[in-house]
Amino acid sequence: MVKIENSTRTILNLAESLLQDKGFNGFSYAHIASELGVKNAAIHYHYPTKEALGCAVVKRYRDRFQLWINNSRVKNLSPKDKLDWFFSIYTDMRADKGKVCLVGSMEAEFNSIPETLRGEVKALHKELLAWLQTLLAEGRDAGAFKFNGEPANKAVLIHSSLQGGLQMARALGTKRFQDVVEQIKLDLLV
Amino acid sequence: MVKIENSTRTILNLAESLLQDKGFNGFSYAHIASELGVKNAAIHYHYPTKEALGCAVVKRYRDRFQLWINNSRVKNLSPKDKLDWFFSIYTDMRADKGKVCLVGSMEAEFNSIPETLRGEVKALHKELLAWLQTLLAEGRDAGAFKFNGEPANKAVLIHSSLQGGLQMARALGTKRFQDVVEQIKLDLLV
DNA sequence: TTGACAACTTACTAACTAGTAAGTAAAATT
DNA sequence: AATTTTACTTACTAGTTAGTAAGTTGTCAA
Repeated sequence: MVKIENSTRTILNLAESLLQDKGFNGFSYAHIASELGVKNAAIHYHYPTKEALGCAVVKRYRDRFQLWINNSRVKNLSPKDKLDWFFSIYTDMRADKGKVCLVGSMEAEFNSIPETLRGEVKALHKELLAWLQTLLAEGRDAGAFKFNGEPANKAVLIHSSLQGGLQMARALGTKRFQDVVEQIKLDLLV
Repeated sequence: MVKIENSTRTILNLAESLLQDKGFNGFSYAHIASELGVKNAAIHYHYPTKEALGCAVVKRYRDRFQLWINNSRVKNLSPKDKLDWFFSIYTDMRADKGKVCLVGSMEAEFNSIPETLRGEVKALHKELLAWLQTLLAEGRDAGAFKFNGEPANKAVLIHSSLQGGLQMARALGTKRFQDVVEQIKLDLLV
């Protein structure tokens, strides 16, 4: 029964964590409520439906990513360091108790989640790929990266391998995810 | 109310399809029963628990894969054709209505599925990687593939990208999955 | 001091969940 | 022909799910 400063943020934090941990169909309002020491209805007061809650989580993630990539600390990095920064997002999910990419979690259940949530996931995935594609194109032009073919195709390959790699890490251990990251670098860096 | 020849096989087919479509937490005994025109309890007769049903689906998948790779039609293929055969497994899942890799589906929900099922998924994933790793090593020795580093690491990269790529295809379309496959080839073939 | 509003709780519903126990009818075995 | 087994059905339980309606309490502004 702790008094919570900003309830909606706390709810979103927990919902995001549960989404990455158990998937959209694997968590309930009761999980969030009991963890916060409140009743189910309190969660419904802030987010009337599970669909709305899921959308809010993904929307916040999208906003956060836009803030990050527009921050000068990231913007001024070299292509190689930008790539390492991007990898660190995924590595940190693993370090902190086996979490998985939000996009991957919800695309795996894509055909059993609400329509509007699918839209949010789609938008987030496009934004991640757009940034990665630009990085790859600029990095190759700058002589930091080497690869054949279109930056767009190299981008979907790298993102898919990170997404799948996080899932693999759950079954086969974090070391295997690090192997994926190392191999991506081995294939990309000059 | 059609008389079904081999009920357990039909149940496994449907369960596999639902697993790949909606995830373990996204389907129920009622879905299977109504689709087959029988009652819930009929499914429980064949597979007493959902855990047992899930394990049976993965076990069958594992057996099928072993049969495939030990079949001389696959065994006698060139490294490049073996790779294309492996890709075709994943491509066919997409062609047939947006399915996703069994491994990916269940690893995304890994922390909300039963313990024994996690074991089956782990075993299947290891078997897929072992075969792919051997293919990569042999292909490089034969001069058909080129890549830096360990075959084991290239194997986890490729499998992760296929797994993530199938999920991406749900949100962003099949064309993007084909792009992943093309990029893998571009990075691998001599 | 009053009144509005935010942030809840209590108490509920209808639907769905996996799972069970007991009964039945037809087919296979003896 | 009698018995057993297979493959169910009917009928149920206990628990969980998202979601709602109405009441309560504390804070803050007029």
